[in-house]
Amino acid sequence: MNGVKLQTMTIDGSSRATGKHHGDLRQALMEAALEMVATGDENSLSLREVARRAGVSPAAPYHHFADKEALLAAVACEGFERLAQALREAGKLARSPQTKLSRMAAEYVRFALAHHVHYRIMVSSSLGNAAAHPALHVASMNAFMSLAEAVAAVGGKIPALEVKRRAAFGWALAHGIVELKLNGALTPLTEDDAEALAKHVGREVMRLAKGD
Amino acid sequence: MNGVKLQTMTIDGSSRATGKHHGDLRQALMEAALEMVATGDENSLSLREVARRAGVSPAAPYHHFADKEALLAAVACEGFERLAQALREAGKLARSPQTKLSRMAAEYVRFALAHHVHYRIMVSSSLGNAAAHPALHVASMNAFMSLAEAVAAVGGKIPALEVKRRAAFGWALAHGIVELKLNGALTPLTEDDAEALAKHVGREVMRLAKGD
DNA sequence: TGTACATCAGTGAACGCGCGTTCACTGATGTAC
DNA sequence: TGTACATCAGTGAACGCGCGTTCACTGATGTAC
Repeated sequence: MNGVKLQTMTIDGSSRATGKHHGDLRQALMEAALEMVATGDENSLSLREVARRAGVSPAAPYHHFADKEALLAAVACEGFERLAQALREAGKLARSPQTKLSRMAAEYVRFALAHHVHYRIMVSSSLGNAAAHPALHVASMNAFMSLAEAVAAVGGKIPALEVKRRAAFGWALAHGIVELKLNGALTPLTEDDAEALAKHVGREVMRLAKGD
Repeated sequence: MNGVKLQTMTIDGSSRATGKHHGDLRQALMEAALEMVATGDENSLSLREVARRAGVSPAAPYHHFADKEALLAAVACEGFERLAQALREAGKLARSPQTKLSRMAAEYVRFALAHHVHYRIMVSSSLGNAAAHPALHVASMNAFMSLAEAVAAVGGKIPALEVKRRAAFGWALAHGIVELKLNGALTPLTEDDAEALAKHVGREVMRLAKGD
């Protein structure tokens, strides 16, 4: 009768929907993909496998995602939202801008290592290709901006461009540590575990932001 | 007649060989792979394509490499040797440990960006898996060690473990910047071109090594 | 120098694989009358 | 309330693809006598 359709049962159990057999298959596909990504099937995230897990035919996803890349972009987008949330959470109660930034940077490393398959999808999906996946671009920018704000609060009176540069370098340091750790390159070099690494990155990013 | 076989014609045109139809196909395969990697075919480096380029059947490479991974490891190994060479070259004439380190770090970034397909193969091949490909492990360690030495020269009197840690973090910063740049993530953030980025990384790695 | 032989780097055809994507279809749904 | 209809999210079969790898083979090579 009204604009609201039936079916679906999204996460919260409320009944909004597009109205079809499965009931929000899109959501189900996302959840299947996120589950695969969480259980660490590395590079085996194929459209067919996602469909399989969601219990539908290989063609079904094409009613919800233009192609595989679109699904991946959605997964990446979700990842950036969770990351931004985690960073906000981590910085919330800090008593000084310094501790806030270093906690956020440390949290970045923790998050990336804990959800490394998801993380790899996030950073490998054409981040620069803003036009192709606007939502993804927005989500990643949001995450970056929360870091940049924390950098600005530490950096004192410096031009906006310098803030961005320092934030970018802080990001790069955290990202680099994560990549090397995930590749196993760090293992022969330091006995640092993930947590020690995270804390250390926190410290260094903070120093980097201070500019001296 | 003598010990020297025929055929082959390696790069320099000299006639050494193993003595078979092709004459050092292994070398030819490596060259084909390196050429592909240089012309930037990204992820299309398949065994079949390498064989095609070398003008042999798909099965031929198996007489020289156990499997695809072995070829990739050899390519990565060659990459690390070139990188180490480039770093040595870059640091050679520096008048101070500081400039030496920052030039090396900058060169790392230049090298990685200039040979990004090769670079990606280098860092993605199971670096931590020392046992699987000893030669690769040695080559990558050599490259790292030349960086670590430069860090030690800058760091003053600090324990070896701390040297390694700082070197690892310097490496991570350079690597992180490279990865973000290659993913296009840096483009919306700074207008730095490759050279500016390299120089900046040089400075920051040097600061990182000084520890203050 | 000539012949018999073992070696082994090549060939080419085939294997099975899983993939992304397309296609004509079907049947449940919600809507208009 | 009941019927006719358009919609469209699903199906399942098929497409072509390129891949890594295996296999029996063949023919040039270098060596032993």
